[in-house]
Amino acid sequence: MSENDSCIIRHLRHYADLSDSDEALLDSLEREPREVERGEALWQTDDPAGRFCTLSKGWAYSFRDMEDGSRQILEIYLPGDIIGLREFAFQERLAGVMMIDDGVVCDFPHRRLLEVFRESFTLSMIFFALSSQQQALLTERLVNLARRSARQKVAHLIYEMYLRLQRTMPYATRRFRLPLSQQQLGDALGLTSVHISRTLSGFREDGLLIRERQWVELLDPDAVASEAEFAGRYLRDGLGPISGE
Amino acid sequence: MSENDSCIIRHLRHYADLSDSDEALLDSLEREPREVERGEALWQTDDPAGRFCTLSKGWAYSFRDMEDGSRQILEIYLPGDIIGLREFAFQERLAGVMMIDDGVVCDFPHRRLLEVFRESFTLSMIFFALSSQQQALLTERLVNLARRSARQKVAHLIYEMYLRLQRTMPYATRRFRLPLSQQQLGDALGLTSVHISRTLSGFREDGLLIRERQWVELLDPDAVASEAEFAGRYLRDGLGPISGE
DNA sequence: CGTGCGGTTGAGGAAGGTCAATATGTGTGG
DNA sequence: CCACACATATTGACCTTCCTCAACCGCACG
Repeated sequence: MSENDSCIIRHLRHYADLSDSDEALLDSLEREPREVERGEALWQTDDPAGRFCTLSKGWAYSFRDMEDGSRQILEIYLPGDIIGLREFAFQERLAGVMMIDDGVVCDFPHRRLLEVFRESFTLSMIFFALSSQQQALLTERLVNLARRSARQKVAHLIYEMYLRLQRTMPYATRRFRLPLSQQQLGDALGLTSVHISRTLSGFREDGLLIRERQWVELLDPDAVASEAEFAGRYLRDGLGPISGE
Repeated sequence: MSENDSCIIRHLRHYADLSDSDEALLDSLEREPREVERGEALWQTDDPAGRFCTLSKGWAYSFRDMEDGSRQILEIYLPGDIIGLREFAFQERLAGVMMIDDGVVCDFPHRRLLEVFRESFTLSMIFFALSSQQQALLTERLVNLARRSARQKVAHLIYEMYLRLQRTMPYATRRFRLPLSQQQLGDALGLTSVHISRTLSGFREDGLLIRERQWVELLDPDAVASEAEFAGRYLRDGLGPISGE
């Protein structure tokens, strides 16, 4: 309602109408904001898992380190995202989470989510919907990693970030900040940083996009989308059942 | 309680104690069992999505067909699994689902899940936990596809199926039926059927496992697990929050 | 003004794909 | 019980994509 609504309330409001008590419940999830620094780990694999985290400022990613020393980035989180839903059913973290930028997070224990389930039918559904949406994101990532060429992988990741940023930022432009190193892009896509470099050079030569420092400029967004065979269904969260009630 | 409990009740009961009314609710999800044939599609990508499906008999898989004609298998479902949780937040199917064997499924509309949310706190949590578990499965699959060699991918899939079967079947043995063709194994792992064939031959030569027809025999399960760098955390669903309440 | 991290470029190599020919079944109808 | 058709698996030769290793550049920061 007011200007200073929390990030998560703004985020969830577009799924369904929230009652005042719903908003109060959500507000209680963000009681203790905590500043975190770029490069700081929120937790590591195998840490005990008993809390979630809302990301109210900054970027983060979850990852798994492999035996051979390589790292797989699983998910990239933007402000408004809830981190750690994955581990609700587990005792230990299945992946680490690291801040990409300086930011602000709010922890809340699993117990608090149970209260939400107990007290708000609407929020129960929204959280369930969020979880199923994260499944959809993971699914798309899986397809991207398993079936596409390096060019397609890179184009897909960049275009997905472009769309996701448009949802949260009012008027995102074709030029946006993507604070991931080429090493990190490689870690997310199962490619080496060397190959990321070559691929980005290729895109520049082909007039598709320009990558400079931490910035991306899409010269031809449609061409990027088609290069990636991008099908954005998985980002269009209809949430029919709730609005349809 | 009784012998003829539905598959899903048996499946969910090991997450938490279910009250009689919980069981009645669950029972209502399996009101209309339907026989389906091997090779039959439960639905296709882009079909309207408004229902879930419990698989009470047979195997199934979800998949995405790519523009180049290849197919990515996303998830393999065993009896007791719920199919379609992924699309709760969406209007359309994000993936098709196909029966591997003849089997029996029970459809129920999203609406019915909302009733569950409204009426049972315990079941709300269990369903949320199921969703987060499916996320964990997907995550593991993603890591498998992005970071591992062909040998590791195949070993990992086979070992995962071995463990998952042990959970449902009372005493699964080292020899079990895996009703997937080499083509389908390839579709699941992002490999060609040709390479699956070579990889399986390699395993046989190395004395790790024997694949014959639809059967797998693990000659040395530990060696298979270690070849796959298998870390089974993601299958050990502690579900602390619920039992801890 | 070094020092170090992130990015670029080149040469050579390995994992897995493609294409195609050849088994090996498996099921069906005669 | 056999014959044929069709799906599934095996094997070989060759090719493409991406990796590895290594040198080098350049900007940022102390």
